[in-house]
Amino acid sequence: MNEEKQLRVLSAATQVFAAKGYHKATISEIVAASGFSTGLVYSYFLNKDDIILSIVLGFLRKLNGLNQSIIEKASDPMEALLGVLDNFLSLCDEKEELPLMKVLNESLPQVAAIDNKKLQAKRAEIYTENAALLRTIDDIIIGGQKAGLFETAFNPSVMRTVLGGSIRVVLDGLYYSQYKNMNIGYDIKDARKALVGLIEKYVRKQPVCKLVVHDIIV
Amino acid sequence: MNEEKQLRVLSAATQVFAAKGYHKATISEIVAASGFSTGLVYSYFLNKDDIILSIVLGFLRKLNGLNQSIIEKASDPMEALLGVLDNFLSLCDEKEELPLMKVLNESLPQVAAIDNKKLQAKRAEIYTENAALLRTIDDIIIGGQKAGLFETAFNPSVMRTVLGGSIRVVLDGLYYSQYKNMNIGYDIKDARKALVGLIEKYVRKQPVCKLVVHDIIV
Amino acid sequence: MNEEKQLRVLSAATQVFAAKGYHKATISEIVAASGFSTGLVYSYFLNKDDIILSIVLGFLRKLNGLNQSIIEKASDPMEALLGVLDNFLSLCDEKEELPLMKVLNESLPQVAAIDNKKLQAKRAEIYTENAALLRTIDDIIIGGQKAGLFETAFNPSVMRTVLGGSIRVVLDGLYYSQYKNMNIGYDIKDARKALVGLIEKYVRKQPVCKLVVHDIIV
Amino acid sequence: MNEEKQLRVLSAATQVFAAKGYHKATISEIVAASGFSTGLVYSYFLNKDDIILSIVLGFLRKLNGLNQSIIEKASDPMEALLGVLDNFLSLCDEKEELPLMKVLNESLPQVAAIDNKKLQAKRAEIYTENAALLRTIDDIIIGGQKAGLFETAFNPSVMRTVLGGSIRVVLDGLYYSQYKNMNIGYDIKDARKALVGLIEKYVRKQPVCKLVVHDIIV
DNA sequence: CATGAATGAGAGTTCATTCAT
DNA sequence: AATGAATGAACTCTCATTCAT
Repeated sequence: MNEEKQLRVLSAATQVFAAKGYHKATISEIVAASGFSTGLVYSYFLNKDDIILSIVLGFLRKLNGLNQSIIEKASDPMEALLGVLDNFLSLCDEKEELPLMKVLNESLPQVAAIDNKKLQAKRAEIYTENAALLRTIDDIIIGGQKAGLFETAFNPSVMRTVLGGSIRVVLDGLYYSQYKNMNIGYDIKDARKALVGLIEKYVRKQPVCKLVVHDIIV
Repeated sequence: MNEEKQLRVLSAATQVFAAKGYHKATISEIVAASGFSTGLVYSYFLNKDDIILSIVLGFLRKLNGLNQSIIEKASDPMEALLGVLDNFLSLCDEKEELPLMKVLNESLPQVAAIDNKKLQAKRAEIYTENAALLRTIDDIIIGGQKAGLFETAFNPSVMRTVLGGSIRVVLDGLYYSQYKNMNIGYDIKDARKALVGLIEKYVRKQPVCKLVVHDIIV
Repeated sequence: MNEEKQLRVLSAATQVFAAKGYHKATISEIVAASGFSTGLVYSYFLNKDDIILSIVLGFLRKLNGLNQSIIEKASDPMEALLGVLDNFLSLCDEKEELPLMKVLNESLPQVAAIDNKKLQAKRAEIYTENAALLRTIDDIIIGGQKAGLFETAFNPSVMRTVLGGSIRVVLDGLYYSQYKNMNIGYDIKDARKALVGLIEKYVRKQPVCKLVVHDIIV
Repeated sequence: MNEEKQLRVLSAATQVFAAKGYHKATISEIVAASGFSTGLVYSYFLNKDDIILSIVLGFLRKLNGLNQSIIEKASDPMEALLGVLDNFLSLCDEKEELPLMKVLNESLPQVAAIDNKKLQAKRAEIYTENAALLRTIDDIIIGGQKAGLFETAFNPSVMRTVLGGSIRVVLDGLYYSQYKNMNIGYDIKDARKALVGLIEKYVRKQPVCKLVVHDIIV
């Protein structure tokens, strides 16, 4: 078991899965992209499902790891949430990881359908990591609401969905921009500004402004 | 060509695609769900790709049609944007259409990979409709910005992506809630409230409050 | 489900399995021998294991059916045993069935290794039929022993093994003679004579002769 | 070329082949069972076929060697035949050799299919040894017939087949009893008694008993 | 118009065999 | 001499698609 080669296979597979989608991607293509042989790929992974699970699991672990260290440093919910956002955005720095996000988006809904007994443990780990990722954001949001810093008018689950979903789709766009040469009308800087703005304006509780209008009249 | 039967096939296919994903869904399952025979399904559609393209195209046309009439009635950008949101949310009323949204989310990225010559025309129509859908929102946002009603600090493409993406992922959650009995932590009412809030707080330009508050103190 | 075609596949598979052995035989060869296509073969059978199980089960059922009717007619154990022998030997009349015997010999020991859940029921049926086949012979032998007609000096299980094994290996030789043009040194008539002799001399209790001979001398 | 190691590989392979059958047994399993490495196994044997040929050839040579010395000592055909039987039965004493018998039974019919040019010489040797084994028994039987000691009513080839086949299937049962914990209804003692009985009653010419009846009358 | 039996290309996977170390 | 990582040919099986009826 050569871990470096294993990672090379995962990296190649990520590119292929991102470009073609899980089901249209063939083992042959992954093998070709990795530069190894079919047999070697199968010596590292049980089957095609194992490959995608390994990619997803590795990515979720990395995200959770980054979030963990950010949250520990953060002094308040606002800072924590911006830190989580920057963890996601940092994925665009390394060329490798925008495809990872794309694969995650496509694959997570399909993880449930994997019923190979030997992969159940890995599948369960993914659920655990994914639940941890969501809970991280939920906890920050609920903490912010309790501290009177975050908007309390909205259901925190929807807020997390809106925030997480926005990040995902914006990064998805950047994938197409970087890897498919599509003109999406924005770049990484625009993206960051707008997502920080989302937190500032949508998640953060705004001061009451009606009084202001009154003052002006007076 | 019996259009009613064709629609019945598309409806059955939508359910199957939403439940299993495009590639795991088999023609047999669609045929069984439609109640027709394989041959009949193939007399209405060229192949499996044609079916998914037809679903996506029909759905985009429907959305664009709804948006068109809303926009014509709307007196200002704010009203127009809320109208578009409600068009999307109205999809949850008919049991049929939450799966449609799910299929759209999965399929749009894969439309590009369809290279059958006979389907290029349909594919092009999808691009046109999708572009129209995006432009509808873009136009409202840009109009709102020009009118001084909408936030101008953010790139309008990202704003549209954030808004559209939020709607999609929130509806995706509702699909899992309704069709897979998952506990997602919110219902359609929570969803609407939070998405209307997104428009009100994130898209709409807020009056400057900080200075004002300062003035009051003074 | 066209039963005639199913039987044609089984017949083709029997020839291929007999000629090459189960594992060296490929689905392609069976498909080619049957004159059908891969897909059709798989519409009749779950997989390669299902094919061999079906062959074995069908053959065991046929043997048991033949034995059943013989035993009911037989007036004594000797007649019953000769009837069972003739049932086996009748397999040589139809060209089809000598390969069946060959396949049975090779496959029975491997049935235990089939662990596909969907085939467990069929596997269990095979065990039942095989147990019935053995019990048929055991019952005749034990009946004959109790009636004082059969040799009691030997363990009836070994006697059945010797008898059944002799039939099998003799028929195996005839397979090679008929299908592989080998010179085995005997034909079906020699085989029958020797196997009937096996029953007469080995299974049947012989009158005590030694003493008698002694008497004569005296 | 370390002959001891070569034998260790053959011994391991025999166990694996007996337990799984030639085709289901993998080189990996044999390598693991031998305690050596893949490369070393391949330095001793050309390929998988070479291993099975070597096992079969070694076993046939051993049997022929044992038979040779027995026959030289035997004073009459009866004694010779019983000696050959005991050679086979002695295989049960060493734990090693019951599996050898099982492998021989499975493999001999498949030797013909081996077409690797480099193995033709070994294959030919197997044929020679097997022919010698059969001729040994044939010669004893024909000798016994000529000497008026053995039954002449039956074709000697069938007699040899019945005798050899009985020994093989009875030993096969003992393999399952010893290695697979199956209840076969007899043990080695029952087996020997019944097989000696087979020679005594089936192969040996019985004294004419009709006279006896006459004597009694007298 | 309607059927579904039949097709076969192409996918995932295994494992005997090789060869650089 | 000894290793085991690496190879890729060949297998089983699936399922979109066709077409005789």
